[in-house]
Amino acid sequence: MTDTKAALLAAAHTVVGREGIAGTSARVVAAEAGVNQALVFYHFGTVTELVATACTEAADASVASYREELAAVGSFTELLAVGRTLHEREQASGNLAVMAQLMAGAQRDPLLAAAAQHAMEAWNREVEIAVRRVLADSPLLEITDRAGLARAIGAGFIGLELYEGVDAEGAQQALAALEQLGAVAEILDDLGPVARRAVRARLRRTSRST
Amino acid sequence: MTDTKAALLAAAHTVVGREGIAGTSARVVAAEAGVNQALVFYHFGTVTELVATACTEAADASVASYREELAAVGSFTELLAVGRTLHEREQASGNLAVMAQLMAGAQRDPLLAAAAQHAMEAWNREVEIAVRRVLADSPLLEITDRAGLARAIGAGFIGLELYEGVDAEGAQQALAALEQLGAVAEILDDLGPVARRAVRARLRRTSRST
DNA sequence: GTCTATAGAGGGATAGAC
DNA sequence: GTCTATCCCTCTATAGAC
Repeated sequence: MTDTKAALLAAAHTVVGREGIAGTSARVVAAEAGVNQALVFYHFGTVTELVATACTEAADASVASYREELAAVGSFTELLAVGRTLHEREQASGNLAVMAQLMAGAQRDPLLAAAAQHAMEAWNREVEIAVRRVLADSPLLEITDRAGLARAIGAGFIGLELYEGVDAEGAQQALAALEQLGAVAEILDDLGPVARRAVRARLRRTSRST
Repeated sequence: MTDTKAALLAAAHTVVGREGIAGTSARVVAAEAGVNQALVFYHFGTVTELVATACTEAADASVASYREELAAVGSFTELLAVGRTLHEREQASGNLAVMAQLMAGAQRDPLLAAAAQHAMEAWNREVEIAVRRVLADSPLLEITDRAGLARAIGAGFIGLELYEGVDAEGAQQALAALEQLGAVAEILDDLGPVARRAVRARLRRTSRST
């Protein structure tokens, strides 16, 4: 990969995160990269193609950097801890803002939609592995769809990131509330045998009736 | 309010939902409304002002239409039921897509940010009332921040809507998984006295240690 | 591979007639 | 209040020199 190509990819990521998908143009990205505007089209054909490539590569790299950490998660408390540091680091790096903007743009651009789906799938795969391990000994295992839960977690992060840009304090409140709820699941697993049996029986009954 | 103003507001809402915030221009909105492009600026000054007004009014009207239904919610099961019909109707009407696009645009436009914050606050107020009633007799009451939970629910809807545009099947899976989890809370409230005491004691211990 | 220059389209916004 | 006409800007994309 040439220096210019790499510079454009990095700049595209920066600009999408900072200016939003609506503010991302060939001129702005090229200026950010310190290269000529025409090189966007020489190397990537279209602006959309550049943005899609940049987002895909960034997401893949980011997911890979969390693979081991997520796979090693063994309890709800650990999952919540990893989730919080993951959220903080992804937010600080701008990856979360980029993902949110990518998904907003994906609503009417098929190429961005494909990139967004790829990125979400990459995250979902790793999160699902962690969720599977965490639920292995939980009474929740029988009624919970792990794939669905992993997707809900991913989508929730996106929503929180957008909310963060609108009301930072409210978003922190929301995150804290979710962590409290996550702790409840941990508690279910740590109950004594009697209470645990009661919960389990109740869960079984309810899931049949649904 | 003149016919033209109303037509422009309705058209702005439609266009933002259909074309996204990046595809919303004075010309497109005016064409959708069947009026002259210059009238956007005569009536609203700027395109952004028109979009912000349209989103604010739509959100206020929508929240108002759910006020009674949400306030009457008495159990988790009821809250989940209202949540599902609310989600379906808001999605069908395009309000959810508009909110998601508004929040994406809000990341770099202060006027849109103000509109988005207003809309989210309006929803949060009503959702929080419902959450408060639902948690009134729950062991979760002591450790749960109701305002934070309401905000998490709102942000979650936004994330799910964006995810829906990228992977409709995955979004449905996520929604179903969340409903399963919601049912767990309901179960906690319906446990027998022994189990309930065990859960309550455990919750109290954990919340102190956090 | 990189540059300049530019075509061609669309967009925000205003002036001025009606 | 509404219309036409227009200015000026930014945008994508390409042609062609180097």
